[in-house]
Amino acid sequence: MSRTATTAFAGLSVEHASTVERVAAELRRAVFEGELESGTPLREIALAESLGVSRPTVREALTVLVGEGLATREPHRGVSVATPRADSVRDVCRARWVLEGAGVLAWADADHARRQRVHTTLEAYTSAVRAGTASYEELNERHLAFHVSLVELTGSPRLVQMAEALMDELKLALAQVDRIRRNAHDQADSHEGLVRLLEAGDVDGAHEFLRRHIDDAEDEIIEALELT
Amino acid sequence: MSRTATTAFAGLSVEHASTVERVAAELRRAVFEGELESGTPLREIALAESLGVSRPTVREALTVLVGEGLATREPHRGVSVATPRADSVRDVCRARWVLEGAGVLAWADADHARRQRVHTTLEAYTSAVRAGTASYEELNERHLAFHVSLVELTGSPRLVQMAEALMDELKLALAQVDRIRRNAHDQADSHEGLVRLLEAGDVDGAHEFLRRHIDDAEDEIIEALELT
DNA sequence: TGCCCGACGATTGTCGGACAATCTGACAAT
DNA sequence: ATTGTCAGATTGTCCGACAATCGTCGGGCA
Repeated sequence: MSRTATTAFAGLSVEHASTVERVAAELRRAVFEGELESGTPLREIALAESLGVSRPTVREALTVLVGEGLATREPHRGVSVATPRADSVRDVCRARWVLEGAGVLAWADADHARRQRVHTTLEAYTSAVRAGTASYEELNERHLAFHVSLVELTGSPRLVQMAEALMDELKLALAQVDRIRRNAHDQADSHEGLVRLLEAGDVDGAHEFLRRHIDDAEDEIIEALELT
Repeated sequence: MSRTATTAFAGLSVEHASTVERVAAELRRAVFEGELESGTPLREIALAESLGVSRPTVREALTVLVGEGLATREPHRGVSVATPRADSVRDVCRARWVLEGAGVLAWADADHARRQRVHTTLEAYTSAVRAGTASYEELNERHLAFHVSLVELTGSPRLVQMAEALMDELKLALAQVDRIRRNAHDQADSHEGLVRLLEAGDVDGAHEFLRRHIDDAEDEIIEALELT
């Protein structure tokens, strides 16, 4: 989600990410891929030695993670991987509905490029589902990218940024349950129905459709979370 | 907006704020009160000496400020006070409308305590306006607290947190223009009209009313910003 | 004279180490 | 069994240092 400060030029991406950002990216990857379980304490010294960087650098990276909601910091007790609770999933989904709903309602006024992007991200998702070769993290990534593209319809960078933060929290929750329940592909056609409603100009219908879609996703995640 | 980790007990608040948080609070205060102009570079060494703390502590505090959008960090060029542009004000107001609009639409389903809070914050604002003794920062604070209370109607902590971040950005912009144009009090009765519509059950009317209110505020801020 | 280029100072990015404050857990005492 | 105390571990904060990078200034060249 374009957090790294990389510069792309003729297909060659010059890695100009700072050390802090690289460490943060590595921690994110580990969290999303489930290498770090929920609640695992992130010791600064151990991480510094493990990653070959200094403790202050690790500290800054941890601060970034905490700011993103992927980890929590308690005074004098350190940082640990955030534990997604049912409450927070419910709240994330409520916030999602506000943001994505605003995007759907803005469909008519939206830029053509943004509407095209909704199609693009959906296609990237459904094709990956049909191919069946992508990892579960990859599928989650594309699935949530589609939902972000809905928020992009609003044309507001800040709302998009908020949506990305929410998606990161969801990815964290999904990383905890995905190895138990694998239910990524049964929603692919549901998204196509949403886009069809939009194309048909039935914005209110799409709005209501989205509400049910998010509610269903919320229930599934919470249900899967309960039996963890 | 309750960022400090203080514990209240029988009126006695135990100050358990970390040094970083204290420094960040001091910088926030300086920015909001206009002591630091927009674009002013925040040198780590100078701040460390001035505040009597070490450079790493200042660095962490600056990272917090950057995360809140009050300052911007450019690689190897340091942190400087963010310069509110017309674009960002427009974007903040668009995002505000989405968030506060969601709150207004949730009026009917909202908790009684939250509805009461809308009244409370409005009363705190209008009374301060009528008294005429509060500073402009104080008036802005109460004005924006009312708008946050609208978002609180959604009952979503995350949406409230987003709204607070947006308000901080607005406070920054207002700090740049307030000493030029002082137009805090002419909107007080407008808010009362909004609440009256809500009380009457005219949610859609209140929604539209809010849209115009935010649009007006946006125009005023941008207009004031242009002649800076 | 005007422009490009390299050296210089200033500032940040990162590092290593150090010490006090605080939390955790276990052990001893009542 | 509960409580008080102590040792270990970890974080919070500080200090000093060095390399990397940016902005600027002065010198060489067309």
